[in-house]
Amino acid sequence: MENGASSTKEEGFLSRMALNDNKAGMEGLDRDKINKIIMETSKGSRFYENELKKEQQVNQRIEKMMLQKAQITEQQLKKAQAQVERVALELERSRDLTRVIVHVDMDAFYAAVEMRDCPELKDKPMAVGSMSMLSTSNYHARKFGVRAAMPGFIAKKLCPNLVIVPPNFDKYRAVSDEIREIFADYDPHFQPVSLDEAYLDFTDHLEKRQSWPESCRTHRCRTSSTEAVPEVANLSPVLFEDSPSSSPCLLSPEGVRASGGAFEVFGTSVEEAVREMRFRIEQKTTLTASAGIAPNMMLAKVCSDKNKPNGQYVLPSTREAVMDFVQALPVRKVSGIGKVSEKMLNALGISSCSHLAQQMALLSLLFSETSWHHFMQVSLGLGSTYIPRHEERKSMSTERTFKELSKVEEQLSLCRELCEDLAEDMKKEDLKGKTVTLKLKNVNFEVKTRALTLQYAVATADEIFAVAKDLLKMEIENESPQPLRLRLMGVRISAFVGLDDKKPLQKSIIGFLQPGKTGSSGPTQELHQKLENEHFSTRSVLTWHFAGVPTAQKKQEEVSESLTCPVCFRQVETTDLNVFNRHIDQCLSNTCRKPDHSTDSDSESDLELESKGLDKHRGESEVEKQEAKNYPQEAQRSLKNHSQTDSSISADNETAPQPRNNKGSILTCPVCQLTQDTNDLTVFNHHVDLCLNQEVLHELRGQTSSPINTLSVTKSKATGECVYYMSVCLTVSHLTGAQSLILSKGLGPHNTIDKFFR
DNA sequence: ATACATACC
DNA sequence: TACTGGTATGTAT
Repeated sequence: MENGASSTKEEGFLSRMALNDNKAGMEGLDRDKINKIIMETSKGSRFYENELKKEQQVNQRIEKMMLQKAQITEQQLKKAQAQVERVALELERSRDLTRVIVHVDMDAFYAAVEMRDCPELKDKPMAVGSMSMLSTSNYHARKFGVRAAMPGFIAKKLCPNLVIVPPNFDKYRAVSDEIREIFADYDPHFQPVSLDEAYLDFTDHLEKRQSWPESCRTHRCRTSSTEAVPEVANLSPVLFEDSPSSSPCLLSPEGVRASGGAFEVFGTSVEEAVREMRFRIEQKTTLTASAGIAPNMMLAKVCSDKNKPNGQYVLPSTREAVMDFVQALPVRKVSGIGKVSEKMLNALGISSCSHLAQQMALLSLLFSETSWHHFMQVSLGLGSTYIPRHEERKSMSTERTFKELSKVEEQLSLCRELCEDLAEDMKKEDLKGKTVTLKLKNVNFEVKTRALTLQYAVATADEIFAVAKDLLKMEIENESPQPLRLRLMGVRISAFVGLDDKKPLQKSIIGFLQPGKTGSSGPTQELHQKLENEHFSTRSVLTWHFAGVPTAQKKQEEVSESLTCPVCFRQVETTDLNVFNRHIDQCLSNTCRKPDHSTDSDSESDLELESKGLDKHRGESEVEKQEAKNYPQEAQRSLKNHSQTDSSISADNETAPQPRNNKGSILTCPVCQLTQDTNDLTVFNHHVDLCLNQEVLHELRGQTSSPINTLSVTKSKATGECVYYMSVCLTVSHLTGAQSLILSKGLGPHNTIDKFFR
């Protein structure tokens, strides 16, 4: 189907800018006129230029796809067709029409709340948001083409009388809580999608409902008996002039009893149950909701949009009804198929799901397996029939847009602020994550993300900032001598360690330290057992394993009267844990200073270093050598490849000698990268053991310590005896426990880092 | 693992 | 004047 903006051929690349009118309340308006205004208002802006760029990228993707398509032979297509049919058959077998899934969606939620609470707004076009961005508009405003995700200043051009109300999220959350209470009555395991939207499985409710007496299906109007009925209707926001009132107080005369209270009895069917739920929502909040009823989530979602606002739509649970429904369904209506997918499909002549089915063989050759399987499901009208329990979050982030920010100090302090905010949010959910991602958007709207995964999870603002700051500084250096001209910065944390993982780390260390505790097996055997155990931290297993070898503990296995200190590796002749703990405490307080030389958590001094170090690059001061240590060469190299302006700095960096490795035969620790004042390998080994254990010590102490990241290890030059230790460090983060154990044992001293990586 | 893109509200 | 913020997931390397 044609795509709003692509009406003129010279502007075939403006589809991203054009009005998206496939949502409710946007039918039959003057698209061309609206798009003209949008274009005129946007043209020439940095945003617009970036949109053009992105559009070109999509067009290139499509071109590439078309080229691929042209090379497909009849043979391939035939084979694909067979494959597609096999999959279709299999999917068909899995079809389940026994569930009743409901998708509920509040109508113009934020806008409706504001209208409810401010009668002035009721008959005006209004939107919630700011001059920069709108999050919702009421139906009045939609007639002008004003919609969610449109900047307010453009909306004002489309509709000069538009009233823009700033959002009150606390209020929306409160209303959301109210409607969720009602949802829970129909499905206690309902899945919220956002504040105003949820999926419910009505199946169980309907079964019970069949035997419910009428009294359980009778719901009163919220009006007190002294209030006049019409006032209720006035409170409801007018979504459309011709919006049908769902208030039974007005519609059913038999609902008004002598007592003065109005009520309504609902039947036992699905439609009635959902109508009842919507009725209760409206009574409770004075806001209306729409709902879709279907045999699966994908269809329910489409259905809830069908009779919006304040309506519902049932798709009968028969294969025939589903297939008919899907045939006519435009692909863009399907959740998950957005602007870009739509455009790519359109290029193949696919606009409705019937086309989707017809072209499935082709799609299976042009798209990834996950993609075409999804398309296939959609074309068959299939979707989730059970509502997955709310899954654990996978990431948490915070980002901010601002006026151009180009000063390094300001960028760093903003970064710190973001880290603090993020840490605060993480604390609320008691989260710890291993991957920190920095997001940057420059004034040309170009977005960059830079991530680093640590060997252990972090949670505090300082810990996160220690990483984010380095990522940011790398970008700053990359761009220098030009400054980064930012319009947005964000920090995200992911790769959370589960609650299961947090505690077992400590538990299992204790377990390891108590040889007799878990059966008759000694520490070595127990280690192998732990390797099979998902809950045991791979990282600490390796560390312990490695640490255990040089101290030749095997002889101690039978002697269960002593415990091994994780810090000094000595046998402590006691079985009393209190005594033992005191010993560990002592060791910890003795050793925690030395490795902390490599710590980089002092942000204040970093900030100062920054301003000095940035303007005059490659000075020879101690300070800068210290700083350089924080930029893993591997990372720098890969980052340079991405940067447009190739600065001369990188070459200097790569060829620069490692200052600390040139001092005769003195050994450099691959972990902390400090030279060790010894040639005695036993002493040196002991030091590296300690460094490797930093991670465990970190957990034990619960303190901020230097993030030993994997990349920093690759930085140091692999020479002689260090190799073995380095390979262990690397295996820790790249392999699973069992693999790395074997590898690290099998590695000889002649392996190089590069060889190991390949 | 990282970067970037797409999608949803 | 002015084009979001939070989360998940797909695609590509």
